Amino acid sequence: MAQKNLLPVILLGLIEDTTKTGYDLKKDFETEIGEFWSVKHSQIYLELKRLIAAGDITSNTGYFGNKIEKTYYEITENGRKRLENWKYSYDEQLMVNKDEFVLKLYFIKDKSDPRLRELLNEQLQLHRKKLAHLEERRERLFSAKDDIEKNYGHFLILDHAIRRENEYIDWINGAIEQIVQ
Amino acid sequence: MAQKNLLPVILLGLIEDTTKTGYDLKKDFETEIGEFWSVKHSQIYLELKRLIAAGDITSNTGYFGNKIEKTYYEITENGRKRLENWKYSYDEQLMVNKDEFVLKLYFIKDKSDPRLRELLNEQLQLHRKKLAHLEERRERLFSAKDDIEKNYGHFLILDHAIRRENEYIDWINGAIEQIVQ
DNA sequence: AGTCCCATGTAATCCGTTACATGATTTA
DNA sequence: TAAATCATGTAACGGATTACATGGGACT
Repeated sequence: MAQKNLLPVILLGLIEDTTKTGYDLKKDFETEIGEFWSVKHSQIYLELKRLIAAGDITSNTGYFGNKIEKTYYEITENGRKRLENWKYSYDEQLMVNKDEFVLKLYFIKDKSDPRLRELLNEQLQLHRKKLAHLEERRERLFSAKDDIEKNYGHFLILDHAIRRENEYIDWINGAIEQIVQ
Repeated sequence: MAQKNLLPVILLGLIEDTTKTGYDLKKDFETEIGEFWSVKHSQIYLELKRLIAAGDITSNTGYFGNKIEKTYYEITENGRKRLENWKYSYDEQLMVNKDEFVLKLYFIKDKSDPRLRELLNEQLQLHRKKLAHLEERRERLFSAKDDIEKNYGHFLILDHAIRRENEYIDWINGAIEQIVQ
């Protein structure tokens, strides 16, 4: 495999409890899980076909209530095994998380360049915006303790995303301060 | 372009001040910059050829002191322009940083499963190890204030990496505590 | 003598993005 | 009635990994 192919298990994880359409899966990547993984819909449909071929899911096409034709995908026993296998597998290597802005910073040696401050400010805005968005979601989804218990995994990754953004913001603020001097 | 191709500008950035061999560049990815980008040597050599074709670098093959044949790459004016152009370009979208472990967590719903604690502990060890490694490097490279001034960008990304690892560790510790209860 | 590092490449494969494509339904 | 969203795909291209390949130097 060219890149470590996680999409199949992610898709299996997303339909573990309820059958979903390809479009539903696409939506999942736009909200919750999108914080930690991204894909285009074109790839989702391709992967679903591969999962069928592998016997990890089954499909069911038809009209369900509304008038639009949909295809629902359901996990098989085979698929459950594959998912479970991945869930509790160890991988002793951390992934590199690629960050274009950090790279830019690394190559900008002239601290006094006014464009550097602009770049830092722009990035600060972006991360503040993201943080606000994440906090809004936490508020909406996990205001009650009960909700946290019910969806602990989801809560954890949201919490992590928020902490990460806070770290990023603190870091940039520190950099801006040091530059000003 | 299929994926946002940053490798060319990264390579240009790495040879901006000093000529380097493909192997030198490979080494750069194993140390400093490897925290925020990764590539295989096979891709480096391919990209260097493309950069030559584009007129962004020139190459110089021969024996330099030792008896091993090396090829040194040097940035051209064209390459400098391209690099400078990228450095101060804005991109108003943050990259998703993919994290396999976070995904796993998201899909593990049973908080009482002993394997979950094992996974968390394993991850904790990994990040502690990485943190120790990063701190050791900061100690080695930036113990004097002068060093920070001279390589501010490098210092910043190291600092960021360390903060990020600390965040990760705190987060996992929090999760473990909540699970124990 | 063998292992590790230096040093450079090619080939096959596949993941992931972009672009192309279509048609129905809902909402302003 | 126009725009946005729902819903599902195919095709082209290129970026990234893995595997294959070679040869010399340094160190134990």
